[in-house]
Amino acid sequence: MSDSARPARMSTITDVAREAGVSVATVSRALRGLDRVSPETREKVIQVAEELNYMASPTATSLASGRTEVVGVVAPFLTRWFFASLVSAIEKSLRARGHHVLLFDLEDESYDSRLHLSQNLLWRRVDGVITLNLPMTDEELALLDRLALPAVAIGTPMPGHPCVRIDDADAMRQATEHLISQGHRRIAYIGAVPGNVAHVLTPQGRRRAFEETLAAHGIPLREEWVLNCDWTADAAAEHTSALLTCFSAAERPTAIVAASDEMAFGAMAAAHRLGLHVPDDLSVVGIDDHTLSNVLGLTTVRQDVEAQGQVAANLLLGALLDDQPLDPSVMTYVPTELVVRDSVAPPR
Amino acid sequence: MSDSARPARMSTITDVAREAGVSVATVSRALRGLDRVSPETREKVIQVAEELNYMASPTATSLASGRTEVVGVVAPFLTRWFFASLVSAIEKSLRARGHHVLLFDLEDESYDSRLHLSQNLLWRRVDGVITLNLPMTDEELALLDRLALPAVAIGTPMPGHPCVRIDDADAMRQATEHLISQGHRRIAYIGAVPGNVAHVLTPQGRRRAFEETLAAHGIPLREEWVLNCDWTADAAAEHTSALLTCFSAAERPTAIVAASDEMAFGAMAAAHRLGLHVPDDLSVVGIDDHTLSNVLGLTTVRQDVEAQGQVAANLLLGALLDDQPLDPSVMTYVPTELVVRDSVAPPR
DNA sequence: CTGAAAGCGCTTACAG
DNA sequence: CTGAAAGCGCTTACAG
Repeated sequence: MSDSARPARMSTITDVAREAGVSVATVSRALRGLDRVSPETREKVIQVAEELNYMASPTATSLASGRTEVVGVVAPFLTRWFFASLVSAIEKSLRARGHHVLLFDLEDESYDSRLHLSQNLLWRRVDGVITLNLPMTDEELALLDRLALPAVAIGTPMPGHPCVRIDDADAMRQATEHLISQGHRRIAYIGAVPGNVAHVLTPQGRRRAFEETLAAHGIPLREEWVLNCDWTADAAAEHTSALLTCFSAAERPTAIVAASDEMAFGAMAAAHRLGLHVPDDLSVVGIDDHTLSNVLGLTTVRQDVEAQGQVAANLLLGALLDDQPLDPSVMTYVPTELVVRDSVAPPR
Repeated sequence: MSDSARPARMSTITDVAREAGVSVATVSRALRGLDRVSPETREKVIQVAEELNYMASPTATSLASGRTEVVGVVAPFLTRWFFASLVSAIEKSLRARGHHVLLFDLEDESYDSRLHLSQNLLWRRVDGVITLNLPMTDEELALLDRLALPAVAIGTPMPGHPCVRIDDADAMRQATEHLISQGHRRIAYIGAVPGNVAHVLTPQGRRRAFEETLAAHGIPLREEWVLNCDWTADAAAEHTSALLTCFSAAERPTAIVAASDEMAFGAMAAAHRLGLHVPDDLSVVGIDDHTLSNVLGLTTVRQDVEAQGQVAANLLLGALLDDQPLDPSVMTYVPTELVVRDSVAPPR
């Protein structure tokens, strides 16, 4: 039965030193595998440490060494597929090399805003930070700088720090080109975001690429077919539904590209609910390859989220563990690929 | 530009003391709001601290005080809806009261096993732990005890510690009763788990309740209609598909209850793919009320995951902050409710 | 109300 | 190869 009143008494480095008949300095060196320790001494120390179930106190080590072996992972949301997958991959990569993740979920009440990083969240608490698709404010960038924290961005780049991401424009181009190659020219878009939502950038990049791809094929853009959305499936369903009911069958878009798979699910569901058949009445394509995309038969552009998390974690670990300085100009693109399933067909 | 080589030089308590013309002890007291400090002194200290942008080093504070103000959150997976939602809710509740979350994702290569908590993950690193649907091994329980760590469980109970959860049996009963009330008697089940999968318990409880509910209505259990599943939508789709193709239309189950919404999605998709209509050819009900359940029209038993995270976090914070000892016998049930949507209809 | 001092448990020059 | 000592930056009795 745990009892928070009774403090845990575990052995300290002093206990080990006494028991092994050496100084604490020697214990420290022996256990950390530093040289300048005789094999016999080391062996003895290790053995005693094991007997005593000794383990260096991370907090004492931190104070003395200046490193915490924890990295801050900061996200604007957590409950969406992309972010949860990222955190999971990062946590595993870091733990494999003795580091831990302190998690910050900056989600606010509304999609329009988010909380901000502050000194008390990071100062002496983490050795570095990984941002997940988070445009940093100038104040936040200044904070990282002042705290001298190495950082790497995933998704949305962070000025002055390396970044790993997919090529949003390219991914969107693949999605849109796929529709066009099937003969679609009446194509709607869901996932635009109002100008005041400044804490997410992905929407801008993808939308621009959509418009450019249309333009490259001489397809005129229909502003009223570019739908705003907070990137949830529910909102996507609503907006898609509104769009589809606005037009007669002949006037309607024949396809819709969603800037994320979750929105694509919403679009498919909306069509379904209106008695329209996907893909025959409406083709849908997304970006992500969400866990549910396979089962729902969604044609999409896959991004490897796990790989992005691993690359970012290892970049940071290189700086932390191997003194490989981070190159601020690094921009690592993880490739994407079109995954054809059942949600796209030629227009009727 | 961040430069990990240049160490951050921030002011320490000594700087503040010097500047304010008092001792470090006084600074410590003044800033922490302890009594026995004259108003003028306190004011002066606070002012100087602000000027110097001073902030106590958490690692030094930890070493001196013995508390880290971080709690370990440990989950068997992270990328599933239930867990991500829980982590998000917990992080917010903890941060609101000055605590942080150190995240442990114990997911292993296979669904059949998981990694284990060990001393080096927790010792002197966290003040307490919250487990997410995780049956603890005896060794892990002993570890918590040895480290004297207060802990609370969410979902799967943890012997000797309080727990917050839903009533699995009741939730499953609601789901199954709903089907029966609509006239179904040929009901399949998906979400059973082989006996060797010992690190998740929810499947057992739900399955038992399903069988009991059938029995209560005098409906014989068909073993071959109880489907194993690793609780992913993909596997659920496969198994459902196999089941549905095994039988002629007249011999088939008319409904299926899924032990989670993600599996329900799989079941719906499988039916759809076989040309069967949900709910007319096959009714489907789940448990959860996943973010996507609304858009997909799934009838389900809703559980309030956010509430579970908040209750657990506040329970732990009570022990940590207010010295309210944790009562090991506490079992808090968060209510569930049936949410009727479009995936259930009377059998043909 | 305030300060000097010990202590938290390590690491890291510095001697030897 | 090893130890004594200072130092990391706080908190906490203990005096006064």
